Amino acid sequence: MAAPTPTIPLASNFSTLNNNHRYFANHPTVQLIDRCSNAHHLKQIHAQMLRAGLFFDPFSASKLIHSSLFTDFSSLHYAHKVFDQIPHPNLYSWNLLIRAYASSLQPIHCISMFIRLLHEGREKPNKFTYPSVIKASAKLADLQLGKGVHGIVIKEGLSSDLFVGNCLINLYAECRCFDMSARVLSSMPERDVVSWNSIINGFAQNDCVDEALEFFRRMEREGVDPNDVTMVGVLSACGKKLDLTFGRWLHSYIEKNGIRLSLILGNAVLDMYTKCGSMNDARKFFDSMVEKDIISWTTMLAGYARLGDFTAARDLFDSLPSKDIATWNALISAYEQSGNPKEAIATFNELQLSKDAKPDEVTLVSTLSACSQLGAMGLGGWIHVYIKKEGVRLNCHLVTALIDMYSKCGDLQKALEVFDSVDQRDVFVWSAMIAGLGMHGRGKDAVELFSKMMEAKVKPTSVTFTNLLSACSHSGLVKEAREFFHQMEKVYKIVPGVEHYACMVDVLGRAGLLQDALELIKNMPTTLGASVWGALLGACRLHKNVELAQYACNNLLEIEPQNHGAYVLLSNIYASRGKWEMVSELRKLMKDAGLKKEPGGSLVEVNGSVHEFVVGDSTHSRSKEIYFKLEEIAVILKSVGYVPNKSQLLQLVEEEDMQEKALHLHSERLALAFGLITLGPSQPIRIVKNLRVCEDCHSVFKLVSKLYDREIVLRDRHRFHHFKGGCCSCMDYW
DNA sequence: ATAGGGTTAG
Repeated sequence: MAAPTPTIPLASNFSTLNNNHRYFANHPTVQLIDRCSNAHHLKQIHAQMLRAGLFFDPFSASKLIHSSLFTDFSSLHYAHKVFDQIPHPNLYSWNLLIRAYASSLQPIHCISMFIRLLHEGREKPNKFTYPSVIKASAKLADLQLGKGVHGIVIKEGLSSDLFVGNCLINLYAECRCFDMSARVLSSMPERDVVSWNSIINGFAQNDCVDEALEFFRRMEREGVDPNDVTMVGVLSACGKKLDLTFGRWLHSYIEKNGIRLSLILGNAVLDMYTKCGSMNDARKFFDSMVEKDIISWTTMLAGYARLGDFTAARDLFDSLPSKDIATWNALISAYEQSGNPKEAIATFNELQLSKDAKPDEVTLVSTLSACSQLGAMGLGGWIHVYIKKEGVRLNCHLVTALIDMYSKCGDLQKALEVFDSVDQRDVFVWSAMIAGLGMHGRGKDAVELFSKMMEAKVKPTSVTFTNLLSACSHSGLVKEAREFFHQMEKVYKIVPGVEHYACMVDVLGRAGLLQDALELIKNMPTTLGASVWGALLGACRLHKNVELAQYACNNLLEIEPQNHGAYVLLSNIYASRGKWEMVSELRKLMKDAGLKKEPGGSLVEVNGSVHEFVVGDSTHSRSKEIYFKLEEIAVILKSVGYVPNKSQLLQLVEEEDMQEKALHLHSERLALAFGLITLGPSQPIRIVKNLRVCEDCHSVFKLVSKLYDREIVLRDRHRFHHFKGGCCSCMDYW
């Protein structure tokens, strides 16, 4: 027997037919909604409801919205289309859609639906609406918006709602207005475990570790029992504090109090142990975990990699049956951050080949940073193209990484183009650009950019000042540096750290104001850092001041007895004054102390692959041609009257009998020769050297740039040198 | 007449 077909009333009567509610809810089509198991089925019901005019009943329509949003075959897009077909959606339907958008990837749509509700809705938003709207504001980190919503909530008398309050705590934490979070918490008439979790996690995620732990203690004092979510936040804070003792205490606290060990909490315990550096504890716990997921494995992998145990990390990585992008990122970024950029790039290439996962922002940032370290502009530029081609959103992290990559690969112009092309610039973006200008000797421009940054109302950090002062030092801007150094504490409330003092010593020292530099060090309130003495020693080398150099070196070695750089610098200073007997004495001291000079090495990128050379290298496959080229250069240079400057010979030579040949065996010369024979005449030769360039190589590079009509960009440990037409951008001041 | 919040790896 067929079900009776209801008569369809006219739309105009509908809103008044309140007593007919039940009739439509009992409509067989509406009852089918809950038994729906796939999207196709739902679509059929949708069609039937349209045909039967059931959309005119807001309640029936809301059932359809609910099913299209909160089932395992849900689709926001579809639900929104359904919603737009409802003539008069009820508040429940509005709230469902607003909630779904709040937890979606586009929280902005939540806000626009909320605004539509304010204009078109027949009912006012209620206590179910606001938590979602606040959550969306939090996700957008839009404080203005959040405060506006908070205002409405107060006006509507909904601020005492527990859920609203919890969301507000989270909102203010997300916007880093921690005092507001705390104020909301204390003003709430009732608090539950979620309220405490919100504030603890808010602090923990925003690196306010001590505050997070403080609220954990307060929560206990108020007699609220923490749950697994609480412990995740507290463990995360503990991991950031690197406090293993406290971490172990937390672990036993969880066991003693019978807190449910969810997979997430298990992973958090694991993460805490790896962050606190105890792979033994981590391993023991890992082996005891009954349930593990890819996060557990990746956490272990990252733990080994961070401690530099790449064998263990790699073994674990290779044993994983499936890897997602985060797993790859753990390995790539660990390589990159521990000074193994070549391995980072190799892993990135492996990822490309494996097609396991698609690189995301984190992958690209890490790989770009590896390119910066190596000066591998080929790959760096390729990643930039990749970003454009794939439409990867340029966030500030990526922009910073791109600017840094182009700057450190020697293409300042491209770095500036990236900087100019974006409109969102955070303090990292500005600071990276200032650093870029600085290392290329454009100190005046760096200073100018800093004023623009001030106009843009971006608050500088201590890193901004390090970059700025270092820019001044490369360009000899003594007056400006002094000014900034004073301003940073007075105006910007940033106490100068050792690195700022080191920059200032560098600025003064280079300018020949050695006494002022010494004075500054003596008046330093901060605990003595080796870097200030290193900077002074460098200045002494430049100005050939043996006495002060000895003094600086003694102080430096007192702090860092293993600093071989100090020995090398001092020995250079002795050598420049012809004090050869002091040189050999020093070398004996070094040998006794078991110190070996860091070997000089240079990289040059040709057609996307990086070639590495060390002093006197003959391992390269085109070694013969390279030495042939070097001979040619030597002959040409001699013909124009060039005489080698041997004063810094000992900087790079260990064996006395190699001194004769040593000068043109310097790694940067090998790289230069290789560049000359492999790169086209219009391509600049980009070389990255791990130590500072010596005076003799510097003169040779200048001459080669003129005689061979080549542009050479050399990045040494300290800065960039652009050689062109016989001159260098550093104006021989480095 | 249907409802909501907080958490982990890089």
